[in-house]
Amino acid sequence: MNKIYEIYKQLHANYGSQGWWPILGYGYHKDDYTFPRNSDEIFEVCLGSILTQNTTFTSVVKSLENLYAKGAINPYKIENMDIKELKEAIRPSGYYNQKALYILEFIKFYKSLDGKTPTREALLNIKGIGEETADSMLLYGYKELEFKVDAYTKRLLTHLELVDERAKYGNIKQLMQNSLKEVINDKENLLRVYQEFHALIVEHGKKYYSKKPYGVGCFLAN
DNA sequence: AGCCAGGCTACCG
DNA sequence: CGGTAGCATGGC
Repeated sequence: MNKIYEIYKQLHANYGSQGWWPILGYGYHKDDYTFPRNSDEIFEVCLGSILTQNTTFTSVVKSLENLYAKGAINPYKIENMDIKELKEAIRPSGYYNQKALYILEFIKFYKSLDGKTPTREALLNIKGIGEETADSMLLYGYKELEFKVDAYTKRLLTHLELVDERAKYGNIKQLMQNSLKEVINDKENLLRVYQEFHALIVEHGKKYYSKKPYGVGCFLAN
């Protein structure tokens, strides 16, 4: 038992399973870790990972539904779509000019994969895909053991004085992964905890780490 | 009305 | 390197 795992246990005890990543038609799927179940759903997770950059997932759902209505949760459909139509479809989730280009860049790469799992390094070479988006795709889309770190994660760990202010993405990711690997041995359980933990941090972060001063009322301070 | 959202790139010193 | 403006809509 270490502090990181204790935080996980407390968050899970308080909020329960979150069931990330939500899939169109199913939404959140608590305690069902079979998702994504096919390449269409994997692609949907990748799209969502780009679209959710600095926005709320409710906005992302609107964009995804717009695409779905056009039968366009599909790489070939999207790349053959008029780019203005693509931008209009993803408009609800903001930064639509940038994100449209990011999606097209990703699709070029995605097709070259031919169904295989991308490497993290290759994802990071795509314009518009940074560390968090790459880990999002790998963890929730491809079921790889890549912990996803976001702004809430850093705020939380900083507030609990488990990391330094100037800790970088990779530092925090390693802390999370090393701590969890210490106490969980089999890959399936580890994957579930990676997926749930990040979701739980977001749930907790929305409550206590959205506005300054961060951490007021946070029950993890012990 | 203003701040924040499940970030990333480009550019600056 | 680290720091920051710009990107944009939607919700509260």
